[in-house]
Amino acid sequence: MILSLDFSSETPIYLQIRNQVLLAIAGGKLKPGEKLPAIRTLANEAGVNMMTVNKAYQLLKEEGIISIDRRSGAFVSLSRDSKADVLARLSKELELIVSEAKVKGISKAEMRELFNRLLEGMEEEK
Amino acid sequence: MILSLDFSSETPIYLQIRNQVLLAIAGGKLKPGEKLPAIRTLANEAGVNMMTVNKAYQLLKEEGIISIDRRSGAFVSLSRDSKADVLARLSKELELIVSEAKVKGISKAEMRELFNRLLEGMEEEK
DNA sequence: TCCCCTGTATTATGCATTATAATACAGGTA
DNA sequence: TACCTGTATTATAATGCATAATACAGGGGA
Repeated sequence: MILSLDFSSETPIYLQIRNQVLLAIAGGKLKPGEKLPAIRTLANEAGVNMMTVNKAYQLLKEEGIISIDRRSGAFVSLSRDSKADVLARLSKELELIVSEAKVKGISKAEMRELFNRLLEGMEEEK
Repeated sequence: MILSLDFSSETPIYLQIRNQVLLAIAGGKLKPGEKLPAIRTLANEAGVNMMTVNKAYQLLKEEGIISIDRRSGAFVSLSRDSKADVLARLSKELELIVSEAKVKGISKAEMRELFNRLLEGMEEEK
């Protein structure tokens, strides 16, 4: 697992880690059931504190994206919650992005193109 | 201007204010050139500190969404920056949302439908 | 002129979050 | 036994968020 962290970013380190794990899973680089690095290992590789990685893992666990076995470590384990809840949450985030796009003069066509391009990175669940 | 703030939200108050102003503009409730409430007025109405509203206005100003006249106050003033920069920024935010959708089992069709519904709230710029 | 309206600035306080360091512990595995 | 997991604790430090109480600069209107 290779992390690229920006220590001068306004995004907290633990969130950057969480985001990159999420992207790796969505991109198919990490598959369900696959093991994540041990928190000490990842912390050493990334040059951050053990507890910072731990915080990222705890967040992913709360989000139902990984499970943690106290003996063997963390692994990808997707629990799907209520579709309505997920859609409601994503809708609020999307609404802000769409609003930013509008006030910045991005057209509907441009937004649709961008969105479709990103969607294509989503292989359907089988 | 009516604000609905959630003081127990993890989203900072100044950000909630910024978001609601943005949504009001994108939704056509606040038009370019239109005056925003004075920071003291809005602070009193919302029951928050003057400097919290000021922080939200400063952020909106940095983002090129409003202008502030030290004499007469703040008003909507959209400066459009480089389209490439805006798209790059929005793309990163969208990427995370799309990833979350995927791992949570939302289909492409469902995402497209949600996105299109939100896009319809965008009247084209004339 | 005087008062009121703007945004802005300053100083102090309090609390939560983020991140680190250095250990220590529980418990399964080889 | 030695080593690997995650977890917990305590301390420290920097930063972010929010409030309070003033104070200031400066334009506008009565």
